[in-house]
Amino acid sequence: MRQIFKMMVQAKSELFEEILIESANLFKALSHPARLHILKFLAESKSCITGDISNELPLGRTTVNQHIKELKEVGLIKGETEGAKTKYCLNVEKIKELKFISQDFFDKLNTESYSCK
Amino acid sequence: MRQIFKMMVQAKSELFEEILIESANLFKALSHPARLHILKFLAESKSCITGDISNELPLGRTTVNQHIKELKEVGLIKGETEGAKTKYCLNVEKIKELKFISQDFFDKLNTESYSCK
DNA sequence: ATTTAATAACGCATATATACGTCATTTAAA
DNA sequence: TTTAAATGACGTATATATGCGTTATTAAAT
Repeated sequence: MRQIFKMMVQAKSELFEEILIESANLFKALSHPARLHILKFLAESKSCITGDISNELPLGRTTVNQHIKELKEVGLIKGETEGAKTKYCLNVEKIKELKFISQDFFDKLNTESYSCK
Repeated sequence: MRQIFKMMVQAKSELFEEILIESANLFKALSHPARLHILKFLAESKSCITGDISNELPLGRTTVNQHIKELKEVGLIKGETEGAKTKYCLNVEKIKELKFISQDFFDKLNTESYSCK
């Protein structure tokens, strides 16, 4: 009789401004060192990487694949199947969008004229 | 006899480069729209805010305090007790550090010479 | 001194993240 | 064509995050 009010206890994230939700999602993709490592590794390679990236990280293969999947879902990397192997790439467009969105947020965090007495 | 190998299943984060761990921690603080909203609100106020910030967000007071606590723990904001109320401020130094670290990471994500064939 | 208002501290329920093992699938190699 | 290697899909255990109610705690107001 009164437990209907207990429905949807969580998932209030969508009550915020769209841009904040999108920004938070991008930052979330960057919130684990493994994912930063993967992005950095792909960037330093300067090209697509075929084969098992998990050798590069101190984590098991399936765990690394899990992180790769998250990066793919948020769009920061692409993964193309090439025969038995998979070719991983940075999604240059999305990386640029990430930089733009994050720069935009940091601009709003302007502390030049901030006075804290 | 063999479950000792099941100890420490998690918490492998500290196996990564220190800078990646620190960066990931900062990004994690930005991984929820409520925390972005709080930071933005404090920045736009251009000064310290005394009183209940939760009016500003579509979340309950205790939940907002939880997010504030996280921002405080990572150092991005400061909270000084002023009598019964609390004065909240951006930690300008830490904000600058965040900008620097994130800029540093994005620089490493240079896609200018990235070739994906 | 007692009440009241503002916060912090604590605890709880649910949701999501982390880490990895196992199995299925897909394709190159033998 | 069978085998082996690479990878994705799925399941599971644990940890952490999210959201909020309830209970201290603290200091201002009466």
